[in-house]
Amino acid sequence: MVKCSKCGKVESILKAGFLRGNQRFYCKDCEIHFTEKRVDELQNKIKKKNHQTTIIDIAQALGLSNSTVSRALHNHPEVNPNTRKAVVDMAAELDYQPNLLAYNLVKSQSKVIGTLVPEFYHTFFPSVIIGIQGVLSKAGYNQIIMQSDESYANEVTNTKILLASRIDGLLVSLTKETNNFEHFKVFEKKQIPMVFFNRVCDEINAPKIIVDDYSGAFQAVEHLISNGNKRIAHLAGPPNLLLSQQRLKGYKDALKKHHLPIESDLIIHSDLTESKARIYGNHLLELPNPPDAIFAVNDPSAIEIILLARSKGIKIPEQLAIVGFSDDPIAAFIEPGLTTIAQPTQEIGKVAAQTLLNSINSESTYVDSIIKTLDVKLVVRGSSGG
Amino acid sequence: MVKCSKCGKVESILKAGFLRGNQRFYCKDCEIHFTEKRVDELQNKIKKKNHQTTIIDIAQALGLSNSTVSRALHNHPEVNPNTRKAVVDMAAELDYQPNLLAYNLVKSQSKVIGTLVPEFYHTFFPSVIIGIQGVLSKAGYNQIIMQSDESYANEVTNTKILLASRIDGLLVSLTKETNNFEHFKVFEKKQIPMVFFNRVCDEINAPKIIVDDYSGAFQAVEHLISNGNKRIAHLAGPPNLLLSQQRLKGYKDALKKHHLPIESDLIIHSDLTESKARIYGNHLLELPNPPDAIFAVNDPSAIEIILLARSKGIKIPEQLAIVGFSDDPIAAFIEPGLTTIAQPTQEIGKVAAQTLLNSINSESTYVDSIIKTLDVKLVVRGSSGG
DNA sequence: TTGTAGGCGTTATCAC
DNA sequence: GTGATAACGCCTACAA
Repeated sequence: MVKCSKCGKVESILKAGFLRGNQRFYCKDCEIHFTEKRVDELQNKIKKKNHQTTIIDIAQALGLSNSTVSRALHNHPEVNPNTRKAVVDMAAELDYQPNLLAYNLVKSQSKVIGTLVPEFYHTFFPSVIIGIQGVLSKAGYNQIIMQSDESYANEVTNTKILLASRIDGLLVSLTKETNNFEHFKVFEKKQIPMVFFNRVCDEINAPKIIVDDYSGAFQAVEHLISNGNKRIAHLAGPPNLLLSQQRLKGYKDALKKHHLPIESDLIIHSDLTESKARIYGNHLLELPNPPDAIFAVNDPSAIEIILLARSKGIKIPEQLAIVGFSDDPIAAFIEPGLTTIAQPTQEIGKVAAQTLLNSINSESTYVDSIIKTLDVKLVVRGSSGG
Repeated sequence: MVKCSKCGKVESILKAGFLRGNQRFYCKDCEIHFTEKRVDELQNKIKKKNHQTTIIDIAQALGLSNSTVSRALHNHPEVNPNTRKAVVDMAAELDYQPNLLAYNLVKSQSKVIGTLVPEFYHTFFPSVIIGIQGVLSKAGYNQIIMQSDESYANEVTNTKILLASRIDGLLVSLTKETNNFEHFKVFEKKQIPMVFFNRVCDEINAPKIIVDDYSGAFQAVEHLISNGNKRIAHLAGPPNLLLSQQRLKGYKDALKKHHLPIESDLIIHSDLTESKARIYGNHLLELPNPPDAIFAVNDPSAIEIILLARSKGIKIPEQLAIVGFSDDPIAAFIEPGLTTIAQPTQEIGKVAAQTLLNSINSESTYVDSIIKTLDVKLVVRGSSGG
């Protein structure tokens, strides 16, 4: 029934596969390929307003097969240079952009890694993300960034979305209220590599990137002690975070080393936010026998305490010395400057990303739950008496 | 398809409810019940080590067709409640997560929007992104965030990646060196909605979200004038950015209104970075007849000038008044506090995202190149004399 | 060197 | 209500 588009013969026609739903034919006599265009198909194409040009469009335009076009586009060795040139030119002419969705479906990968952070408000996580981005984009990966707004429920939801997006790997820093880790177990089961950073946990078997919280806290407190402070309070973080635990431990050990008593009244667990820091800071300062120094779990809290003390007319550092943790940009600008522990934020991102890429590219299923600890540094400013 | 487990016949089989999520069958001839346990399913799963469970796994486990499973999972009305329950249960048991890659391929959408920003270093863009994220995630969209590091070449590359990722829409803030806009024309051609924000251009026909740069600058300069300053310099932004142009215009018009001369020596184009601000700021302060006030194009630059003046022993605001633009968090903490123009950063993100979603969901191809201008507010602090 | 055909995981359109 | 089967755009043995 089908006639050759050139000679018009019916008997010399062979079927030759499909091209975009159209039957493709080959005329033995004329030695040409052609497709029988279903009318509705054509209309379809016109109807679809934003038609993205595909490999098949290029193939049709050139009378080639889609496989050849695919090969040409991927610098496959065994393809005629002329063919390749024709394909590449036509691709450019038609504004062809490969459809990563389809590509990734076939490859069952996405070249996307998910980054899940608790918040975006302070400068810390954006900075880490810069580090991540640098490493990732160099390796041809994209990043889907999600923030949980410090809510466990959001974290679980985000985790589901990331899973559905078929990310190739996951970088996580936990919410401060995360105590259940089932939503990460799924990644373990599906063998999707994860790396935890900053806010990590013991429950999941994955590499963890942290800074030396213990040492930082120890240095901070020892610095206060060497400046003559004797009643040093600690505004601690949420107890479930390893980071809080380590900083608390460093605090206690520094006191012990210098034979200062550990008073439970002077240790108070906050939640990393400014508002809580204000409340608990106030509590500490209103104590009958108030501390002469406060080591705060992070800079935003420390800064809040500076403001609080200032409003109460308490002199810093004479009446109250303050040390924070993280070297927030504001620490350098507030008056007096905030003594703090500097951590390599971008470096954390870089190391985390690199570690993740390594385990994505490694053949072995074995995950070693190694903990990489980056160094921190005491930065002395006015708030601790210099 | 299902054979009796005893006689092996196919034609005598009836379905007989569900047992522990498995389809139960009844053989009319043998008069026995049985459930189909899938052997090949198990083998299949073992073969691929990190096999993600698919709709077909569920279908096989239950002796259903993939279409039915698909329908059950999507709350399609015409599906037996029992079937649905069985499917949902089995999905949970097998840790099924839909493959968005495949879903999107068939839907030819990605539910991902791309956000392209010049930098991540200052607090501005992260803050905008928080706003974007809120709106987007509420609408079921993900965000791929890319930063160009102020490089035109990176911007072009990122644009290609985003295109290949088949994003449903694009949010852009231009690099300060972007003067050619061909890479955005492709989006126009492919009818992928775009919205520009903050750093926008005239060349592309798309909605633009900006703040009232003109008014902000005008207010800033008028404020300085009302405080008695007479020689007000302007550390301007890169001339190609609309933002710079508008702020410059506001500056000039305020001077004109108050009959102050516009001196070209006092207008100097910088590039928004701290390092250039330091160089050009120094130039201004070393002028034979130096300015008594500086209006800087952004806060980081203004802050740099405060530091510079401080190091030179110049008194702020007595000898030099300074006003910035953007109300960076540091502005409130530096001594003296920086008078600046507050802009609603998160709001910019929200409006941009909402505008983009609107044009994604609108049927019409017509893009109106509307400019939405958000209000700014003068925040007076010590650096301008209060 | 190029083409064929099957598959990646979904949804949609038919049938039954 | 449910089941085949054809898309979606691409890759890749295996053929030719």
